Amino acid sequence: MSRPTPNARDRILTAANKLFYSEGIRAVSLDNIAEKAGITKKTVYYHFKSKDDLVEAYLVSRDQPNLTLYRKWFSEADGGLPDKVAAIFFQIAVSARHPKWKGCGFLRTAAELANMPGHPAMKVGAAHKKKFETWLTEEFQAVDLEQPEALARHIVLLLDGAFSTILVHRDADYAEAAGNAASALVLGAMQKGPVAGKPSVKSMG
Amino acid sequence: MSRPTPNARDRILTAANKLFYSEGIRAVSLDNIAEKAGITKKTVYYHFKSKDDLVEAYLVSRDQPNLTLYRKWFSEADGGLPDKVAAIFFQIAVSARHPKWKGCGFLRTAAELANMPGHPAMKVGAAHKKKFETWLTEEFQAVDLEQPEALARHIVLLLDGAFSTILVHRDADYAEAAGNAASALVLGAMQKGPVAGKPSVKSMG
DNA sequence: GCAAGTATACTCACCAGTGAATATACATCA
DNA sequence: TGATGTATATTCACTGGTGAGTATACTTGC
Repeated sequence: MSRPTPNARDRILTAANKLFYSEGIRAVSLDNIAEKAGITKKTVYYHFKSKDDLVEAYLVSRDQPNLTLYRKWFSEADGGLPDKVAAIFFQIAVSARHPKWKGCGFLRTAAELANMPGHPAMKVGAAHKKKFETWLTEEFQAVDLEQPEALARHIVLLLDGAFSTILVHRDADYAEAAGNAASALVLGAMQKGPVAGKPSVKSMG
Repeated sequence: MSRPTPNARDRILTAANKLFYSEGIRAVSLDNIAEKAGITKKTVYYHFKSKDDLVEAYLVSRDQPNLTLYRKWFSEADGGLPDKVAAIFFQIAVSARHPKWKGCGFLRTAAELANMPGHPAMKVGAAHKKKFETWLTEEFQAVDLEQPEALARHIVLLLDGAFSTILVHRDADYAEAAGNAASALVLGAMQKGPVAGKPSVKSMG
């Protein structure tokens, strides 16, 4: 009911996405965003009640697209479970080699707003990361791995570690190292805990 | 020769440390720092040529202390190599439960300054992380593990992943999960690649 | 005419950095 | 020994600019 407005709100969000991601939260003003969106700051305040509100909307807008991408990389990868997990890391390496890549927007926002734990954007970020972890857990449960939660958590740690170290060193090779570690951990879990009957293949693209 | 000045410079650096770490880089002004140090902003500019310069000095001042701490945690831990590596993670979990803990200052600064890859502080951060990785590599080489560089990199990824995820979720348990993953990887490397004669123990407290 | 949406023009606070002056310490020379 | 010079260290008061957020008025479709 009553689309809030077709055009301006989307343009604001698009501009916010680009600027917040590429420059950071506090480095970007609403004047910058309004200018990039081709409208006035007052219009931004018509659609979003504050900058914090817009920051939250920025992360909300990235939540599903990012998760969808991870799932796609996983499900379209060839090979067994370790390869599918590794595929996520290898695709991140590919992304990270683009010059405009600046790490994970959720992680960077969390780092920048670390002094405001109650900030709405922090909650969105935590929920996003939790969804990813839960999805991985379910994938591991689906093939009857032992301790799927622990394994999923290890993968998550490697993934966020990859985001961070790539950003620090500007070296996408860290993602491949993380992918290797991840597939080793998955393989280890499969050797002791999995269906144990079937060799490895279960899901295929 | 000619100590630059005993008191003021140190007070500035101490104030910068606390404020930059707890609030973030762009969230803190030189007015804030000057006030906390009990001096005038102009005095800050006498000792540091710009805010960027002070940010760099902030990270430089954390470099050795942090590395020393990691080495201490490692060397003072009981048990074999996997336990010593895990000890670093467990100590981070302890630190992270302090209310003032706000993640890794190097990582958070890198995240905030991701749009300025040439910033001097970014170089300091990258060098710091590289030193840690190199040290770990040397520890693994010292006990003749195979592929010590790859293993060290995996540990680094887990460590920085722990810093990031703990900050996002405000849950220090992630450090323990990372420690478990790390010791599993070390153990795996020891089983296939180490001295291979001796069972496992080589370094002991 | 009215309500949603947009714009102009503004407030007030803050920020990085500076100009000019001052205080302190230690030289050097008469 | 005292006068003068010079580098170090510090302050007060300021500038030009930007930031978040707002008061008010215009526009346009229903």
